[in-house]
Amino acid sequence: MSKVPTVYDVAERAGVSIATVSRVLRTPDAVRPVTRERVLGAVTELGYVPSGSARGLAERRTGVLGLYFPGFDALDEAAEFTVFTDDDDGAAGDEFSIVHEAAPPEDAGAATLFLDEVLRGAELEAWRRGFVLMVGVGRGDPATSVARDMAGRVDGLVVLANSVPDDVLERLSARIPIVVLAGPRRGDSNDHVTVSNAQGMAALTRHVLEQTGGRVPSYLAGPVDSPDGAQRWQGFQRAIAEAGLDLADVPVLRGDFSRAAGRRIGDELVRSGLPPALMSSNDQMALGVLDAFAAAGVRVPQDVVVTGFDGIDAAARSHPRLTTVRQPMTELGRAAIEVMARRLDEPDAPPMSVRLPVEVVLRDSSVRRG
Amino acid sequence: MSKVPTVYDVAERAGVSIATVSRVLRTPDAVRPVTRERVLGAVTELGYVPSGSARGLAERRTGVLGLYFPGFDALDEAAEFTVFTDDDDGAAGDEFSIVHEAAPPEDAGAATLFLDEVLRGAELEAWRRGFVLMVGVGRGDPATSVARDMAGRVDGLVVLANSVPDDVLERLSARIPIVVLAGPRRGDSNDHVTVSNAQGMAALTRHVLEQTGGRVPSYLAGPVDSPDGAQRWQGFQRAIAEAGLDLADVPVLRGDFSRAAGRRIGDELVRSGLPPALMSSNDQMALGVLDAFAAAGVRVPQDVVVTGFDGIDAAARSHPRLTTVRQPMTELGRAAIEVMARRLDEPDAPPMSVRLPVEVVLRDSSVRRG
DNA sequence: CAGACCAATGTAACCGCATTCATTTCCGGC
DNA sequence: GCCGGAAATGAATGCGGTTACATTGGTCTG
Repeated sequence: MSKVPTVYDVAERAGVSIATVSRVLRTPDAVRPVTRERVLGAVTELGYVPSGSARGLAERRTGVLGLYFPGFDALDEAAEFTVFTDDDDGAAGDEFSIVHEAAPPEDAGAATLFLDEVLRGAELEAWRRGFVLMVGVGRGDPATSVARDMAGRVDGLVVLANSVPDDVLERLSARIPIVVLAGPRRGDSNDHVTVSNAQGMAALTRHVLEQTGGRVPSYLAGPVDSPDGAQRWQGFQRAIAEAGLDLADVPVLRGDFSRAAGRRIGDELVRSGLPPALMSSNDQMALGVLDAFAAAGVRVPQDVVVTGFDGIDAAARSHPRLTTVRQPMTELGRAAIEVMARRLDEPDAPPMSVRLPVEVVLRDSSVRRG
Repeated sequence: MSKVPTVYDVAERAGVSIATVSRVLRTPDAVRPVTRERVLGAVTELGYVPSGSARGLAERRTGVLGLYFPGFDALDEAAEFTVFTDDDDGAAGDEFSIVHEAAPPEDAGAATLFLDEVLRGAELEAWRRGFVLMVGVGRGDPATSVARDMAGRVDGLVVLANSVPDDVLERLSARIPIVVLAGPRRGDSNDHVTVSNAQGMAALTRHVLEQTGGRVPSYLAGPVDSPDGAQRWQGFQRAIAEAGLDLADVPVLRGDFSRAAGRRIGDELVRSGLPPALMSSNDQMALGVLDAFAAAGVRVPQDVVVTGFDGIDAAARSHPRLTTVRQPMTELGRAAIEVMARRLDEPDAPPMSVRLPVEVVLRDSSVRRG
């Protein structure tokens, strides 16, 4: 590691100029096979790896795309561990601990899982297109600084809706293209990737009405400030209206998207009386409702139809299995990168949007048989 | 987006030299408050964001750490979608589809989830230390090229064991520090982060022997070439020997770490006769075994004790809930970054290793009550 | 065989920032 | 009001590549 080799070293060793070395690496056909081999030999011998910084500076592009997410839930302090060198074998200290785990853990990280999938889709697509992905996660206020930090290093930035203040976003988009993920289409000039929240919820609502003979379902809404929640509510609204029902007859409950909230509301419903169907605006709450119903001996879907929204993994494994609308999470990430790629190709094209289709997944919690 | 502002633009606008601009951004205290304000004003007005490439080149460090994983399972071709501009509202095309999902999906991506968690830990720690994280995923042969590609852009690279051929690794480590994750300690000069596989399995084995009154358990091994598998086997071996039992008496079965394999082996055991306990070298297989046992009406843990290893989420939700050894996945990522940070601080320190403790999680599948 | 062209290679000018070293400004003490 | 030293600022250089342009050496053509 004494000295990292540069083009100059390679050039000297191969007896050519640095321009030729550069050509061998970037446009191999432009150089005579003999010379090419000679240069490649020198590259191998020296273990030369081109500096991304220098290349990025010269080319005026980095080949890196950024993905910026709002924070994971802040984790606790780092567990301490001991570092040891390879002589010592580090035998000291606890190697394990034993825990009796009585109750199943509350499942917490739905949002996290969502992001993991998006990330995976983005990574895949980025790779296919020859980009590298840089991930940034915001934490509280310095979010802004992280985003700016990334902005200087990437050719384009994919931002999850609401993870960056609008004004910051605007400034960044003056420097590099921005693709906004999963947010509502705004009047801004950024590109957007969204999902068919409203359409999916409308389709699901029609299905539910069919199952309950057109009786008015209850609706379990999320936080008022959730754009996704708002779109889903719109879809619901539309389907209700189209069915000739009166929206005013719909009991609307409100939760915070958490499983606990669902449980609480489920308990309340058991006490106050069950609707023919309960349509939740996300899976977590629906699962909580199922918890409560199961505990109270309420039969789903016979006594009440229950549906969710999102398509998280746990929904496929609940008892009964939860009917839901699956968001194309991986696809979201992928589409974001694709849109970004187009934007980079054509910087001056008008703002683009992509709306991804959702999948209404009918499962036991909503399907009444024979 | 006509022209991206640079230090020069900022300097001109603020009526100072570029050196001063640079100082304002890097060592604010070195410049008089009045000037500082003037410069910052210009920065804001111009929407200046420093170029990561230029900075990286000048500073000879990028502030980026790389995380290199072996490939996700190759995903299928991209789903197509339509891009529309903001004028048109893209109403055409399917907005959703409806699916009847009869059976619960096979759960596939355990390895993937593992990586997600590691990534999260790494991201967190990287952020705390002021680094940005670049993720790269290898796919098949070009894996090498991705890794090299990253090597030119980062200050240090964390690679998952076996994801990069040894010779490539060696060349890369000549350029930047490498931290090997979750692999066995080799004779190389890289830094390592590992998990107490053997110690965890030994502790778990002692627990099982206790539950079964010292009767010899069966062991369900994984693929022969899995280093983790080997370490776990060693721990098992040791515990058996220490209990005064004869290893030759232990029936050893072999699977491929998949749930299907576990199911197959479970079926076989039902037919051929149950051992007092079955210790699997990973969770997936253990879950498969539970599937088979449940289908056959075998009671766990009364008829047979079953244990896994890894601590995947599904293990906490199985019926009965699976006793296992939890790997500190998030911690692994975090530790890797921490080791990397130390290495960057002290490039010439001797090779470091960290071995993280595991957690033996006792659940219903192994605990026989009064 | 000279002139024209083309392919292969070399030369040198950036790319945008950090930083060293020289220069200027500021301030307190007399 | 002047002087000396510290603080603030500016000029110039290097980081490691890419690439436009110049140069060289051949090959082809008439």
